[in-house]
Amino acid sequence: MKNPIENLNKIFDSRIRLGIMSALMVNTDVNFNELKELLGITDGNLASHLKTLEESAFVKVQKGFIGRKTNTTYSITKGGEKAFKQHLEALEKMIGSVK
Amino acid sequence: MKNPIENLNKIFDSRIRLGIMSALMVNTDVNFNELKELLGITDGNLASHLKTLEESAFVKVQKGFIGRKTNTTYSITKGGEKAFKQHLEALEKMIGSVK
DNA sequence: AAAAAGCACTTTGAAATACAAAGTACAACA
DNA sequence: TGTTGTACTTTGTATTTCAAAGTGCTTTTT
Repeated sequence: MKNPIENLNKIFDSRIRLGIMSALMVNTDVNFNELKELLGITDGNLASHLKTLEESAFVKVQKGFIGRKTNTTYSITKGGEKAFKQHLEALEKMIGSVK
Repeated sequence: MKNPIENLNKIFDSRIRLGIMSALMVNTDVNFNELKELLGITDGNLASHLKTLEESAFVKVQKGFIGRKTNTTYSITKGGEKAFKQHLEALEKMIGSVK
């Protein structure tokens, strides 16, 4: 048997970062409050996980306005997409070997 | 959109516990040293993750001998199988929504 | 018989991570 | 002017992770 977890990315061990990434894979741009509601976490907690993902260059930020309100949206980077897909493939492999 | 992570089990956030569970799903009995080598971790680390899984009643222990050497094997419980399958389904759903 | 090695842990301690809550900055609105 | 909303940052605590060392028991080696 082979190590079933060696290809998993440590960054995505966190359920919250996993959630952020899937949201951003499905929707090209998601704003801060949408993410916050979707995941049901506090803003501080969300901000810090987003920071981790930004520092890994998996996620990027766009600052703008809706009307006159500030609106910060997040989207996935090329590298983030690649890393996340690899992670999902590793998960699928693991799931496949189990079923 | 729905929260993609709400059905994930916190116990399985850990890559190592994930690895232990998949190993035990595929192989009915796995001994301590096999697990240790498979996952490439120290014995203390493995023991503590196994303890967490035992305390959740997801894994059970059998102590025996191979010849005259002690041999401890681990296997998954009914409850562990159920919980792990639910977790995998939640992962699959998440992956499905992404792909 | 004594020493060394193997197995399966437990304990210890340090580092990293997670998270809530409170605080901050800035613009808009009343 | 004061309050609200957005998007944070800071702070402090709790939890988790993990390696390393230590333990107890047994077998093997010398």
